[in-house]
Amino acid sequence: MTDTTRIERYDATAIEPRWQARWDELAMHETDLAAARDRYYLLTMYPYPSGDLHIGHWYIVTPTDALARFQRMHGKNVFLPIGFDAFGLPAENAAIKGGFNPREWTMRNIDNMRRQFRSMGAMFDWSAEVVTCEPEYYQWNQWLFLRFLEAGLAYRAKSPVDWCPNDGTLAREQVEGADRHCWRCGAKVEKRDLEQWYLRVTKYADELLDYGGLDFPEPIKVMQTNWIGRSEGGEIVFTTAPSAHHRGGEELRVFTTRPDTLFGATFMVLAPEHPLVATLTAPERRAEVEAYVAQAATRTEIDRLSTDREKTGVALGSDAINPVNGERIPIFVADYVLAGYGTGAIMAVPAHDERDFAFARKFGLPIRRVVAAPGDESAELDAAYIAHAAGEVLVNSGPYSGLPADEGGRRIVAELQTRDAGKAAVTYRLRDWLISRQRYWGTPIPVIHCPTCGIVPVPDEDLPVLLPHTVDYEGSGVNPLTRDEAFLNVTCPRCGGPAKRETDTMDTFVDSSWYWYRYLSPHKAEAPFDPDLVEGWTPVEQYTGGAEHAVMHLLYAREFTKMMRDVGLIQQNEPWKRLFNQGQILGADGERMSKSRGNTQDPDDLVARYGADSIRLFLMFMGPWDQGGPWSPTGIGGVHRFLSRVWTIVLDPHGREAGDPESGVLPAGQAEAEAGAALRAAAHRTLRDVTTDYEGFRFNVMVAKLMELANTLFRYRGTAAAATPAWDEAVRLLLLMLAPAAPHIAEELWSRRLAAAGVPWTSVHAESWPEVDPSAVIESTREIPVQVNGKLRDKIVVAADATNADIEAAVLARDRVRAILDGRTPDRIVVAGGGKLVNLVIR
RNA sequence: CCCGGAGUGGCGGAAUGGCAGACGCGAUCGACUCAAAAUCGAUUGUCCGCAAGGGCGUGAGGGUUCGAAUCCCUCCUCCGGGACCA
Repeated sequence: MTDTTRIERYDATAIEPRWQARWDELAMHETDLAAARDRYYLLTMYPYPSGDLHIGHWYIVTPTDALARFQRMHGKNVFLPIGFDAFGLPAENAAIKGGFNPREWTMRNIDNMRRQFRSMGAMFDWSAEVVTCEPEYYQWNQWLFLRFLEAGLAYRAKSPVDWCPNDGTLAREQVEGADRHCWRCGAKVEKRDLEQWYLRVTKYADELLDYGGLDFPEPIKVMQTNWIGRSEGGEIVFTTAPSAHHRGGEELRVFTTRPDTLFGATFMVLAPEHPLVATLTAPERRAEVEAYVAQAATRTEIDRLSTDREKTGVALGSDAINPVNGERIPIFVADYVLAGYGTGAIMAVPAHDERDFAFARKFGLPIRRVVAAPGDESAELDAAYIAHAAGEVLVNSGPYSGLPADEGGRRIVAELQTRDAGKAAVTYRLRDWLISRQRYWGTPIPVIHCPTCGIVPVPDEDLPVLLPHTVDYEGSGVNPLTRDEAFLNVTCPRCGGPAKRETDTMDTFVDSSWYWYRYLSPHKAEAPFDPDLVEGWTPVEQYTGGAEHAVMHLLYAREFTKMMRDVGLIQQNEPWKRLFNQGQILGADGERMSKSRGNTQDPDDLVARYGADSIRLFLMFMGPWDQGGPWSPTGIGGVHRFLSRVWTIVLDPHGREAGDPESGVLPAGQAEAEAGAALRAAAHRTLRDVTTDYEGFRFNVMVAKLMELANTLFRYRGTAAAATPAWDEAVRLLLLMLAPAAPHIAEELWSRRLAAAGVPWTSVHAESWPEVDPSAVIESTREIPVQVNGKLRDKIVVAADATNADIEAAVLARDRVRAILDGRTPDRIVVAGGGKLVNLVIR
């Protein structure tokens, strides 16, 4: 044991707060937004201030921060802001249940989470922080809303909400149980139609389907595409037939993707909410129809939409006339037709639609086949015939019989169009965005209801419409704004008469649809953002966050960006260039982490025990970032050991391990010069790999590569090689590569090296990312695996510049190979991949 | 039912047409210690074998290829999302 000067142990908790304070002092994380050089906007989804940061927040933020630091070392002017998505239901639920003020509850949580975020040592620019429940932020939600209103992009319409007689409007998660009762009072929840505010996002459906120039994960694009749900077809105008109880002649529009099957329509179905249901109901059927419609209204969505539920419905006692052949077909009301899609009415073609088939079977309605493969026309159908076979033609379709199905469909639509009875049409599943919430804790919608002028926008100069600070729920979930006289009563800005404020607030997805623009000038008083900064810094270069937002938030934000563009506020079409979705950290039980399940992990405890750097590195090391997985702290010790080892390598290069005879001895056959070359090769090869691993978000492999390099250095510790320039170079590279992932220990060891060399301190984080020296990586010999019939049998070592012929000769000269060949000649010798591997083929 | 993702040692995972199991955890043995912790070293897919060596092996089955965890087909399981969208 030659190690007499014992070094201190690696103690993260002693060094991390010190560097965090120093970085703050030097304002190292405040981005100079005015500087035009190499801007790199790295955005991570801002958290909801639920109370405590949990390990899942660290899992999102840690690699994002490493990436920010990596880009900064590449000379980029990196902007990494953070904020809080501070409006929303949990605060209000806590307020109603626990009697807190939602604002105080939220702000307390934010304070705690700020402290926790700081303990991570992330390079967040806190000077850019945004908190959405502050008037400074939400007034611009209001201002943007007014611009959309002027442009006709915001409008008001009736729509149903879940309504509790005691607690008013309920959110989806506030409706509980199969019997649909209120989460607070247990009363039965009903549907109620309210006038509510919408944003006209369906206008952008086609544009949203264009992902040109967007680097998004493929699954996200697929999910958004499905959500938008574009389908092409025709809109066909049926008319109602005269009957004993009414004159008929109303138009009944339907949307179909299969106009080619129009001759197969044997009945029609209206959604229970369809406006013509009452008119078309025959007096003798009224009681039954009304009961059915009422029952449909109370059904849960899930129950109603359940695919395997048996079809139900009621005949109205009226007929419709098929425009293509004048045929009279009966009209039904059934809840398998959705009011919100297409026209809320369908032509039913049981022969070619599964759902119509099931309905027809149940109600004994005719099933008429109109599409068939040639020669197959008369075959009895025992299920709807939907599949598209080559060469199928129309049958039983009057003058169109015999035409190929797709052409027949086009001709039918064209013919109907000449009579104004149909046209080609496109429908989407995407709906306009309902932004009204009947709730206190959100952005007040800035309009006034005047009995004489109607709906009057709040003038810009009267913004913000402030949310009252004190709030009294009076033991109920009903929006307290509706009782707040001071808030409610205003004078009409147009006529000066008494008027009432709108009491609905905005969906919090509005807040999260533009916050990265606000980060650029969070305190700007005269506009939501600075147009120059916005054009200079956005679209955001890279966005990171959870895949659970694949559709809602990510789609809303894209829509919002297009709306802002259309009212002339920005020039870009898309908010972000590149998106990465990390996976989710689950509890040890494999379930979603939640306080109620008791499977959360408090990061504070882990930081106190191992330090932030170990936790950061461990979260990156766990597995691929997009995968997530159940939380288990078992491996943290290994990562912590790695950092301790780096500590020892840097501070005690000449120490040796007691009890290890190999420690301090060069590997057999290696002289000092060869050892130096081996160290340089290892360091530069690691640098080459780690660089591409960072770029490809392969953080787990990156950490593994650094561990390998540390192991190599550790092996040479205490040997003559540890006193060479090659050692110093390898250590330097190791610290630079470690700096983005484990910023504190890298900074500490870097500063100690500078001090030891008598050089003034500069931060490791201000260093440039090093360059690979290709000459260091080149080796003089290489090892080639030898296979016989695809099975590994031997390995040979050849000169690095050996030709294929050299390699073949070397292989055939090997004793082991000759023994296996046993006098035979290989049928083929494959030297693959430029001499990477040899395969001898013997048949 | 539809769409998407994934199945590799005891565990997390690596290898995306070329040496399966990098790196780490755990485990076993050993060093240090009065002892423990910490640290260090060795071994660790599985079966046969004293060994040399060999057989098997990436959810199952088939195919393409000199060569497949990787590509193709059929199927199974798990996770996420959607779900009567005409």
